[in-house]
Amino acid sequence: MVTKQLLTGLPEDADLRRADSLAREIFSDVANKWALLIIEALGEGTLRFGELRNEVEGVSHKMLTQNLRMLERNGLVERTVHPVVPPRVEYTLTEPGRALRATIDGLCDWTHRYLGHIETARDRFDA
Amino acid sequence: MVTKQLLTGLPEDADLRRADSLAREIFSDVANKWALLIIEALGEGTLRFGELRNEVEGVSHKMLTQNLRMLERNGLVERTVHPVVPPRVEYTLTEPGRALRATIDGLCDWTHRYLGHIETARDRFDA
DNA sequence: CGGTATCCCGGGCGATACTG
DNA sequence: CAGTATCGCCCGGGATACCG
Repeated sequence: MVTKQLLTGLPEDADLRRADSLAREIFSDVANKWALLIIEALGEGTLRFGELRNEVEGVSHKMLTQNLRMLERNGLVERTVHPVVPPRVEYTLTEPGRALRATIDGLCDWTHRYLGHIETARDRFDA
Repeated sequence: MVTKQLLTGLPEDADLRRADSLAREIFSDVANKWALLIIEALGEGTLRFGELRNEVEGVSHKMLTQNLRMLERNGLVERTVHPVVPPRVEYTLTEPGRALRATIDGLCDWTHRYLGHIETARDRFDA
């Protein structure tokens, strides 16, 4: 107990705790419906804001910008502005973003594979 | 256009749209912070409600029950009640749940691998 | 100990309007 | 076309209290 308290004060532990809280923060950012759908929509290509708005069904203007800023801040998407009128802004995944997309693909595969299981489980539960 | 409208009316298409909306629904259920953390906490083992509460840091009583019900409904966790006093309720992942956990592990790996990238990206962005 | 119900506040999110 | 700002509603979710 006392030992633990002492250890807690050491720099290494402080770093570990900081890394953990950062990991949780990133996890919270990324583990949300819109972020995942946006990343999945971007895929390997490049999309404009409006195109993205069409691809990600049901997303509002606000949520789209908000999540795009967040993804940009975390370095998962790159935002390039073409200085023309009307404005042309394109979004594309960075390397970390593409790596994340690979794991999300796994999630999508899982969803489709177990669609049947889940539907019957629901029917059973709702009865 | 007209053709598309006609096709839209065909049973196959109706099924496809139903499957899609179901997939999106499942995606919304699963792509949320607490659900993912709970599944990750369960891992290969079996945990009681209280243990789960301790494992998943920061989760409230309400969110835990709510998400456990949702996961149970979708057939991802199994809930076994031991008829004793005080009550003993245990949760464990089903096979679909374990499959999902495998993909979440990928997400966790990703988080830790790119922790550094992300931190520097943030610093750059915030400047 | 685990679950359900109730209350209530803060913030998420949609809608709208305005700039460049 | 893309972004920002403002307003307002609704509901997510925390706190609390009470059952089995």
